[in-house]
Amino acid sequence: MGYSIRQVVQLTGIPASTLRFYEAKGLLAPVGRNCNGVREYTDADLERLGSITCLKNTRMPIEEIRRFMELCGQGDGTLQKRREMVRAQQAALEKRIYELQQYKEHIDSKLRYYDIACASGSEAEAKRRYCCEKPKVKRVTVENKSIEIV
Amino acid sequence: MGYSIRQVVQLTGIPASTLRFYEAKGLLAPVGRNCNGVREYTDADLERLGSITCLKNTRMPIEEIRRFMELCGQGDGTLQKRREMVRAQQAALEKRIYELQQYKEHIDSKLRYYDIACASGSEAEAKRRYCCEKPKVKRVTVENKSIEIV
DNA sequence: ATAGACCTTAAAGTATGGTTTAAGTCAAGA
DNA sequence: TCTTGACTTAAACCATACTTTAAGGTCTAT
Repeated sequence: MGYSIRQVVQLTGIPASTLRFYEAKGLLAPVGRNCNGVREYTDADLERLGSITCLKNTRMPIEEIRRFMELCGQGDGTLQKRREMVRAQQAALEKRIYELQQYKEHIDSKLRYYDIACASGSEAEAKRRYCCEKPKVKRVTVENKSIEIV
Repeated sequence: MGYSIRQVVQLTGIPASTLRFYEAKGLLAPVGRNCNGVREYTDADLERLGSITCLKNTRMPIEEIRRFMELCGQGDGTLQKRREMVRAQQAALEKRIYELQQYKEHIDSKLRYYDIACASGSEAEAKRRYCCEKPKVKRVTVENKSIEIV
């Protein structure tokens, strides 16, 4: 008999409005309806939702998820393409994690600055002892473009 | 004489439209104008922009950056509050990095799945040998709320 | 048979973080 | 003097990812 939208909400934690939205946007292939037009999700639909959630968690835009899921519906002929997309997504995620780690160093340094400022009671004093706002990258202008020198 | 908006764009890489937007939103205190109403940024403004960029990079919402910068303008009396905000932001960023690392494991596993699928030429075969879509967290309903059991 | 719960759709609304446009001011160079 | 380029403002617009609303259909219990 399949799962009602209520059950899928319970199972996945995804709001009903979002489930309908994903279907409307083509992320999820059209879900079967019973004689009253009510959705009945299958196990395959739940599996697809798992894929969507995974890709969404790794910050893949909805339109790209849609393309991926479309390929999924086209059978084994699209396996190479799908692997390439997953590989690209993995790389993008690694890049993002690395970026955030760099930014974390900056905010760590900002916190040390505020530790000193709070301890001495004066920001001016902290500035003398610890300038955390010095830019980490330099910018120069080459051929009318501003580029970063890391 | 201060820096023109052009120069600040060159120095920071932030588009002029965004600089104006930040000022309008109160992230940046009102920038001085010359007799013709043209912006003249000071070194202090550049420093503030450094802070804004740092907080923005760590995913602090604009409204919260505004509050932080407002505290910055109120002198040493707000140092403790500001330190608390930076500490909270640091914690939020750590949490986000950890989340992304978890998601990365999921996508790594998805890639291994596609490696097998591509090698065998069949997704059905990969599914038999490697089901990467099994949910990593279970959900149960407690008091009408769906919660995760990690 | 009527209320209430739960489902449907399409369309409009929301939040975030900007960007673009329109209309105008001003200074400098041809 | 006129044009060009850089600046100003306010307001409109955009993209992303949903959420909410309005209007209506259907099942179930009283």
